[in-house]
Amino acid sequence: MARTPVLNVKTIRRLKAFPWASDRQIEQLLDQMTLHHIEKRTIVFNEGVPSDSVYLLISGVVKLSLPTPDEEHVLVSLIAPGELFGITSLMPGMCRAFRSEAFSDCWISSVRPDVFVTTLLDIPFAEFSSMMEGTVGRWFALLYRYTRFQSSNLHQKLALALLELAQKFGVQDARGMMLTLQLTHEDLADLVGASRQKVTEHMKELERQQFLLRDGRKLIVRPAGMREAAGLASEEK
Amino acid sequence: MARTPVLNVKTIRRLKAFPWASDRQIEQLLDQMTLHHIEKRTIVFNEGVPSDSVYLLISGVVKLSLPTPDEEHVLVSLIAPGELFGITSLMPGMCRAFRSEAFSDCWISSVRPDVFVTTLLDIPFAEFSSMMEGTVGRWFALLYRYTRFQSSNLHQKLALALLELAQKFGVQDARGMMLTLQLTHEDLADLVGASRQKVTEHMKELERQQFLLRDGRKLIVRPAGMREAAGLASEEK
DNA sequence: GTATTTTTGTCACCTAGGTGACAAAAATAA
DNA sequence: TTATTTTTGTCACCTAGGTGACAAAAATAC
Repeated sequence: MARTPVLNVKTIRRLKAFPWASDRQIEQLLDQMTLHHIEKRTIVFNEGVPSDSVYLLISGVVKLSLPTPDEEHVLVSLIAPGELFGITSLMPGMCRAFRSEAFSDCWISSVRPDVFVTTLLDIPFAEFSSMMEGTVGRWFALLYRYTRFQSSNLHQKLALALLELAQKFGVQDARGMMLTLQLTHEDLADLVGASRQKVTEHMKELERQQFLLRDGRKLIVRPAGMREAAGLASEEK
Repeated sequence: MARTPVLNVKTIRRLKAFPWASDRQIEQLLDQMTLHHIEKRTIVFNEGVPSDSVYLLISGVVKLSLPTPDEEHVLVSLIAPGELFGITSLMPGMCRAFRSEAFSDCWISSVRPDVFVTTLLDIPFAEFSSMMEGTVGRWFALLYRYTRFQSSNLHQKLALALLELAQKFGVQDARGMMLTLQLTHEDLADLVGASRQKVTEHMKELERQQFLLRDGRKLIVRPAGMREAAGLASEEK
């Protein structure tokens, strides 16, 4: 069972890994990849650490998850053989967003992201990764938000959403970040997937807690307090 | 207010749009982009249609949403000036996953994806888009799943998760797709963000409905029925 | 200005799903 | 084999949040 798998163009094709790549490119790439046997339950990488490799799952199942403060964790996705993972390494300076661990015994092949890109694409890594960041970086952030949502209650979701809005649409103000956006409670409800009435209640509550102020029609978010309400404590971004 | 904005390198820099691009590249790109004024509530593109443009929001707010069968809709994200959107067009043959509409009056600049890529990156569009699909395509699918989850109940989430698992880890069987994966109800519960007990209940229910069969320890998913249970009816993928 | 529509605030009530507890059944270890 | 651990099944009960209804307040139209 733990017999080292043979990696050649044929096996890569069978895995449907890089269907667009030429045989030559795959051969070149294989030369630069290193194969690892990972035992069930072993962590491949932890969330928050710098991303320095891209991985290709050869056999087994890898689990991607997001640990939450209170010892819980959200299972984000299960990865099947032939899938590439650890792609935060394709964006400049980005740390791993999720934890990945072997869900069963696995064979995994890894490669440095710059080697991966230059082998398959004939442009400098920096160019590709900036482009990636500029185009899909935000989508990735969105995915991250959704996974976080999974383990939050309405109050936290609302706080999280307001923080994001403040970041995107806020202007600095003596009292905090003022939203340059006219949002009804209905809009907010859609955004967090809740009912309008409950949003109204929780908005009141956030105001009572002084995490949210109002200047006429404008909302002012106090990032520090709002973080607390979102259950982020002293995290970044 | 509806005065046509001036688009030059300076304004692009102010919007922090393509921070990595050179002035020359930006100039070239601007030459090929067309500016549109979009009135509040107007749809920029609908979900499901072929993706033939990338958009840059110049001013205003754009809303991304996912309409659900029962006249509801999930608000996926609000887009701020300087953000690029409509990036499904950067992946080959992909249709728009979400609907986008002007949340306020907007100025939007659009460009053909191939022009966008070749101007900024000096490689053929096809190469870049295959690479994108191979690396971030699945992450995009994941985002799509999470947004769908938002408007589903546990029964539907479970069905959706089982369908995805069948697709990733299933092998064809006379009776349906047999999962080559040993999952406990606990794992499933993590995957859909629910409690183990309720997952047990709903699994029973799916078996009763004959959408899910069991051959000893192995699960067999019947895609047609499972689709129905997931509330997908006759949709693709 | 007044009339009309949209948005907010606040009820009381209801339901999906969380929680704890425990027994039966299966899997695994010894 | 028997002992032990993991997984499943099924309770009864509880809570977060959905729903409908309606009035006050704001915004907008006329």
